[in-house]
Amino acid sequence: MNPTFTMADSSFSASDGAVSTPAFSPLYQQIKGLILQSLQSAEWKPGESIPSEMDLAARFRVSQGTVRKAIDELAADHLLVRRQGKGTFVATHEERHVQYRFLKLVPDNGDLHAEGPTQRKIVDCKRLRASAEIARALDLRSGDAVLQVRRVLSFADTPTILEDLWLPGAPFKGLTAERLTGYHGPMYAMFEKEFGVRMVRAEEKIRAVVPDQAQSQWLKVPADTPLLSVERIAYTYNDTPMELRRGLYRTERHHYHNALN
Amino acid sequence: MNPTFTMADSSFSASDGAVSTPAFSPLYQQIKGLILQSLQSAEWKPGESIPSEMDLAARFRVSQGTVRKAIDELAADHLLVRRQGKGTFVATHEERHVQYRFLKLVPDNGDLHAEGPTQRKIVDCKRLRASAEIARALDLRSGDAVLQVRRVLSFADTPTILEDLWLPGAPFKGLTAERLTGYHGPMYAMFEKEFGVRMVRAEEKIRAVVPDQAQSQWLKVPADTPLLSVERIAYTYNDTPMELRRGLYRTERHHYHNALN
DNA sequence: CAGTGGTCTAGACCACTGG
DNA sequence: CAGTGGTCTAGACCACTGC
Repeated sequence: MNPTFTMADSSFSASDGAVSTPAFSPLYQQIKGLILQSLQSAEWKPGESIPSEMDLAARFRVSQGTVRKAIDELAADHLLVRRQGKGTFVATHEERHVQYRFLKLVPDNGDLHAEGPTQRKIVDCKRLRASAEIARALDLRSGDAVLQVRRVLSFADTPTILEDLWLPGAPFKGLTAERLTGYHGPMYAMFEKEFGVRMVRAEEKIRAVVPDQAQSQWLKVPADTPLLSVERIAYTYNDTPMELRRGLYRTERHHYHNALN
Repeated sequence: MNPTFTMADSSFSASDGAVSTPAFSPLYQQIKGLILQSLQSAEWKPGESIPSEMDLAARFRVSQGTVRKAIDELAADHLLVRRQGKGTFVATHEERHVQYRFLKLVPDNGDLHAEGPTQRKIVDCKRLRASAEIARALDLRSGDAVLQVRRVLSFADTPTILEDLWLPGAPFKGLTAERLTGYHGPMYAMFEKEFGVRMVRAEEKIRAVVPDQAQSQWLKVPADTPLLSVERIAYTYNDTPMELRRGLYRTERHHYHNALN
């Protein structure tokens, strides 16, 4: 509709401090930003369909192709899911297929969950004040309220993963061990449903360690068993850190699988 | 030019055994396959530019947009690199920016290689016959000739990575410890230049282990130090496995970094 | 300046889904 | 069948590179 543009339309330019480059921003990037805003403001919720490409094109006064390219990128980031003939949907951690997207520990032989259902046991869940370290990771101030959860995951009746995780207190107000235990399905799916917090991406730092006494007891392994230490920070929209997670993985019969592209 | 198509043009359909689905294949996928063939046959070599989109469109008798979409996907797979104003180039492991694409071990604090250059030492390089295990991994028959290399990587004068790797004998005929030692730069860059073998993707299985005596000596760590075991299979074009690599990583001052999307 | 990739449009038609 | 996403085309123009 309006092919006369040279720079970002300015109407919706992200506020970036530097004034260095003229920062030409293509239209579809701006559209992408607008859709992102609608996702953040929960105009469309996880699992729901967003308006059709034609509708969005009309709404933003651009061609279908431009909307298409914006959606393409969001789908590549797993924020949206396209379903031919049906529509485009807000991605969710509930779908069977993408359920354990962030869990990369798999059995050495056999399928994803041929070992039967994974058993989750919440061991602890308490509110406390953020240490400097936790605060830094979650972009809080030390002393702010945080939730600390400890749980054990077992595969085929063998305790395999011991996880400690910390969540910012404010967005997760009302989270208790009971609610965690009561919910059946991935934890991130519950976060979406119950707290409107959708984890979008994460970063992990992996090391080889030896457990302390408490840890070895939870996992029922000798104290000198080498374990994988997996420290994760998970982010919502806007690159806001929303979870710090420290996992200890037993790797006698499982391994962390990673595809390099 | 020829908008009358319903299925794969059959002229270049990949041979897949199953006859299950009608397998509609869009034009740009077929173009992608053709470009892939040219890459495999080394019509265009790593670092070189491929013909312009317009040229390719004329060659394949399709529109520029269709070629564009094919190239887009190949670029997303890191097989091609687009450079605005210059052309599209065959990706290479030589470029500074993408140099250690497959090495995910990074220092706990600090930049990628703020530790100074990584020191590589080839410890061993010999020909031998593939065990059943190696043969399976490399898609060979047990008894086939393979090359076995052992090397140590040091950062800041600290031995940090001990790697054993196995290569199929045929494509790497003439590879010796001297040639490995003499080449300065990433090993995969040498494989491209000297043997025409380009590693395209890889899969890694990661575990926590404790070293045996020889390993602990090479890495100069106590025998009870937990280490990351990283087993990698690297593939060329066509998903052909071309390398099996077993690495032991020290993680006292480094960690394996992984981004989850 | 010409040549390259990058963006945007408008329109036609195909494949898939569900009523 | 209508509505959705998916493919393909043709043409215009923009941004970047190097001569």
